[in-house]
Amino acid sequence: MCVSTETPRRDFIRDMVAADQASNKFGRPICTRFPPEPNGFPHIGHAKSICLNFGLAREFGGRIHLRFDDTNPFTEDIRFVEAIKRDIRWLGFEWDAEYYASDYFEQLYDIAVKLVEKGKAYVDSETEDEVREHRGTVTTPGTPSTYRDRSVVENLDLLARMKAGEFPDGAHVLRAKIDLAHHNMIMRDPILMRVAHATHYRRGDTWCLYPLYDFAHGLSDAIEGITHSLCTLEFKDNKEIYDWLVTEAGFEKPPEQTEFARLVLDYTVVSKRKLLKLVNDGHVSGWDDPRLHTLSGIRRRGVTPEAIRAFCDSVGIARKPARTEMAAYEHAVRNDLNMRVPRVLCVTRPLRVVITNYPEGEVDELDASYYPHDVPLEGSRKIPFSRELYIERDDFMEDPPRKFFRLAPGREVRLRYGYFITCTDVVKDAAGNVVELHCTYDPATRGGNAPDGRKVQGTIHWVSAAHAVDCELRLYDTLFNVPDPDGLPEGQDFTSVLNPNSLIVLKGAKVEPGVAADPVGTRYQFERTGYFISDEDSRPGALVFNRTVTLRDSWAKEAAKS
RNA sequence: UGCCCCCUCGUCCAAUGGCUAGGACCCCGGUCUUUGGAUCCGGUAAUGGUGGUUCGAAUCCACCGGGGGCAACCA
Repeated sequence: MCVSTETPRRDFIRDMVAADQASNKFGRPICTRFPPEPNGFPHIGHAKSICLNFGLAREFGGRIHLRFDDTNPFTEDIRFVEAIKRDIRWLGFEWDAEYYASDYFEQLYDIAVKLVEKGKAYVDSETEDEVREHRGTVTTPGTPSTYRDRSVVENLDLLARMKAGEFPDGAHVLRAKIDLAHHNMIMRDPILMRVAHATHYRRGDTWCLYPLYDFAHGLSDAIEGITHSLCTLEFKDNKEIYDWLVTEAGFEKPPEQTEFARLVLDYTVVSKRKLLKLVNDGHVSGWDDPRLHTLSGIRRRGVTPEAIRAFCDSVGIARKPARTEMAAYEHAVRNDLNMRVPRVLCVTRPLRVVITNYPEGEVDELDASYYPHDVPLEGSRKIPFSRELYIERDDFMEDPPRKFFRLAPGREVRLRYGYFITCTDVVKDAAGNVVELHCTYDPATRGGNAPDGRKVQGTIHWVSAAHAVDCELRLYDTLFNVPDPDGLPEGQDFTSVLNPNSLIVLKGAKVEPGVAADPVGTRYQFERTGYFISDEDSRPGALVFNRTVTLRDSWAKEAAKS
């Protein structure tokens, strides 16, 4: 359906991979990996990494591994691995192999033994606080633990008993023996393994010696034969321990870690802690709330995977930490939807119109194309026209400003796919509110053209009152009212900048009857209003639509000027 | 405060010591239009600063300034 060729733009990583392939640096096809920890739902930031890693493998004829970095039994859950797999597939990618760091625990243990034997690692029995204290600070060197010079035999014995479960959590840890005065804090004898008597979602209670990130990550890459290990900027300092470990473990042609800037989208938060708070405190309806930029939220909002891929590509890959404007995201969404979804008519805030010269009880079936002339898709339907209609309240003004092209007393406009109508009377209630319009129609303009060649300035959307279906519209806006909810001044909570209008529910909207038969998840453009998707909350006779994104609205800009 | 990374239009990304610093988004005009949509045409707008190397610097070097990361038995 989407006709884009999807040729990603070049970037420094693609250049590097191309060069490595040309020089046959690894002696085999390239291999990348996507290594999520299954402790939360994937979000737009993950999408960038997924597009990069899976895209690279696809473009260079290599392999891509999905590896769950499940080394922390306290936070991980099978439901997250399922969500991650589902969302990767939704994005349009498939992995060549599926791995779990938790399957490498034995191999990692063997490497640990090897390091101990080489005098490159030792068991430390200091408390957590002591370890931290003895690490020093960024300006002062650390001091060696009193256990640092334990014999190899003792270390081996302790390590085996750690694995055997003889010690409680925290009694001992395995540390690399490097340099307590190292200028890179990460290299100050980093902790490699810890004891944790917790139930791991895959290994149950059968294992209690858990590798930490630095120990598990690079070695897992090396075990799998990854060639290019891509991660975000904050792991820059970890590269040194990564290289140290794969070298000490003796891997030939070890993977090369390269860092790139993570995606930061204005007006959004994606940290697990913040997402959790939004969900738990009821600021959003769940992990798939359409205001969230989790992939499940994005999906429910109506955005397509093609749009997300195009967006990620448009953002590019670079080393510069950067923020991306919401406008760039919305552009990608509209650009994709424009070319693929049918147009239908929906009146969001109805105003009743009586066509006084149209016979009562009569119904006219008008032809209406699903697509505009410049979208290369075919299809049309009949829409009913009758004496009583609804139009958009905003499409009528009793005393219109300059450049207002819509309906006003005495003015003539075109009803989309229908007739020209002229407003002859304005009916008000006791309070002076406009409650109904009386108009006349010109039978000669059926279909939207006047045989006498006269033009009208405006075309407005409408539905037949007797035929329209009631529906609920959920109009979404940004969840926050500041671009950088993560960058608030000290002490200000991010929930203080929540946008109170991020969700507006319109109950009495009127949509053309044909859509009632469409399945949940059908996308439309409601003409002149925006792109919508029917939500899973829809029930027969109680349709619900989520607004994916508004249309660009140059009238709103014009109106805002005055 | 030590180490590391980064700094090009408002935003995102290019320019790999050599042509007028290019593209996209946004914005502003205009064209076209049965969506104030889309399309098409045009426009505004940038190399953080100072020195240096060089025939030639956004690119290399130095210093200054600014932004970010690192002191979890998280990843």
